[in-house]
Amino acid sequence: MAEEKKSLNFIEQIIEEDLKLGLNLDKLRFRFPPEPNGYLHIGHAASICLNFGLGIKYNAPVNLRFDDTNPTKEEQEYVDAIKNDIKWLGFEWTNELYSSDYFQQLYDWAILLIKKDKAYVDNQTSAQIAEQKGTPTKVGTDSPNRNRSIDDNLELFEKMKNGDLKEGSHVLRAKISMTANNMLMRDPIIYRILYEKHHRTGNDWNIYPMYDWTHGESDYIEQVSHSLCTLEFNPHRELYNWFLKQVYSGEDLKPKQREFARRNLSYTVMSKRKLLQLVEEGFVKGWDDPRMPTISGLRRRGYTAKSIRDFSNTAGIAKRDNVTDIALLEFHIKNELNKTAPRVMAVLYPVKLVITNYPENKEEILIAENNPEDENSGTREIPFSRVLYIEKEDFRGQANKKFFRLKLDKEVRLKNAYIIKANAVVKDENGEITEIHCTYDEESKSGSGSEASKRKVKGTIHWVSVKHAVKAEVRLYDRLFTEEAPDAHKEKDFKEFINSESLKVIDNAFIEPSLKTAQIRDQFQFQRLGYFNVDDDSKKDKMVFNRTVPLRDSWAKQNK
RNA sequence: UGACCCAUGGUGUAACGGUAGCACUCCGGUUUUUGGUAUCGUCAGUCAAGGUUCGAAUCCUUGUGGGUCAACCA
Repeated sequence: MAEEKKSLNFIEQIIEEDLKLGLNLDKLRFRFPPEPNGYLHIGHAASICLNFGLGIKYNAPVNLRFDDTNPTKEEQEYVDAIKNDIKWLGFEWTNELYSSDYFQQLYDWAILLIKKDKAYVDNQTSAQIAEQKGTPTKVGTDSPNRNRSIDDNLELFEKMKNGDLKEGSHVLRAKISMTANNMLMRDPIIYRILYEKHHRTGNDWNIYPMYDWTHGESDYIEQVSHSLCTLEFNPHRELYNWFLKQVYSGEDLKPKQREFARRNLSYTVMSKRKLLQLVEEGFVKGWDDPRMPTISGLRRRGYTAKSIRDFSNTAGIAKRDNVTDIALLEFHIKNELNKTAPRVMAVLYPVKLVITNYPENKEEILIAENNPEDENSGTREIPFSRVLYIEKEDFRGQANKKFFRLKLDKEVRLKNAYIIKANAVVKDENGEITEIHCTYDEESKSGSGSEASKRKVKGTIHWVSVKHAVKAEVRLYDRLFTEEAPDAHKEKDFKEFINSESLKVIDNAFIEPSLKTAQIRDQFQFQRLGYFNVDDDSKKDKMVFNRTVPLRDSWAKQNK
């Protein structure tokens, strides 16, 4: 009964340490803080799994807080999509909150800051302010407005708020130090004037708080114990703490910001800006294009919430930059679907197979297992007849003995049906094979228990009956980029590495008739081919399937 | 020529001063009415150099490499 000691990631270690140091377990509180300006992607999923996972582990509240302080970019559409994605991933937030809920409090605190002589109104141009900011290696210089009187600052800030001043003409800045090593500490902007309608507060405000001022204070208001964000916010921590210090009551909990490395995936990009470009410039069909690493794209592609959670959990949380092999994500979806997806037969690149010794008008119903990995999955019926489609690449006139599929004068089993032997081919004027003629062993029917049915033949291939098959469209997806880290090249634009063959559409595939009743999003294993689901575009009279992920193919590998 | 962060097999992560482990990938064997699954196995790692210590992936120093920071974005 050896107790398995699960290793903790560094965030959990920090929490355990805080607990040991006296933090009450019931003070633990987390939040997921998306900006509603785009769709969630697999990288966000890592953060969602982290935060909500901690909530579950410690039985602590986790808020969903929309960081909505920039009305020029944020929209209700994104709010809705984000909520939908989080729910779909299987998580529940304690409270649905918005930074904009705190605009009044943030404003009041800003006045407090001014009164403490820790903030001032600057009416220089943004170019001037940028100029004075210096560079990482050169200190900045003070604004001429830095020593404006408190009364004047109060009055000007009031005017900013009331809409008496022109957009972009004035900002409120924290008075910290223009010589700080950390550029963020060089009198950062706290408020700017923006005459823009906000998706929640409408036209109530003419000024909007900046991220740094908003985020930490929102954490404080919500009493978030551990505010987790990605590595690039590490330099912000100093400012986060500075702002907090200005409003901290001295009694309640002071939130703690910690940073972890965002999760990157090979052969794709993960920045919202770049994903937006792919959408807007038409490289993909939308945010939910099955090639996109967005939650909605993966969902449409056929990835399950569990597979994404499993991926996030096994990939882990750490502080170093990473490019995680997309094979790990693929492993988790295959691993799940192997146990849950019903097996069916579909032929993607059909060629006719005629069983010459099978009676012309005979039809029979064969029984097939739905899923050998799930004994409760039952069986289904498949019609069989004289003329079938098989996969083109499952036949070769001649081939060496490593080729286990159908070849002339050799035998192969038709999955769930009979053993056949190929005898001849019919070719068209171009030498293309149009028909393969074969004979079947009547005694070899699958599951019949006969001696012949137990014969071992090396190959088994899938098929559909021409007369009964249903024509369908099948979309085969490949990685969106040809480069492992498309945005890691400083000299080149990431779009130069777009894979021109990331989508292959087959519009005359044939599927077995049992699939007629399949609903949108239903998932299947097309035997020997891969996992597929029914796409949103699917119609009753024209079904559309997405290939989620192919099956491992050691034959293809061998042939490389 | 700054500050801060980071460095463990091909990839992602553990080991918290005491046997470098797990997963994915790759490669090979067995089983198989899916060249799938399952199962067994192989290959493969502490960035470098010093130092502290009985003992260093772990602590210290220096170096090297990578990342972040100069939006009225988050």
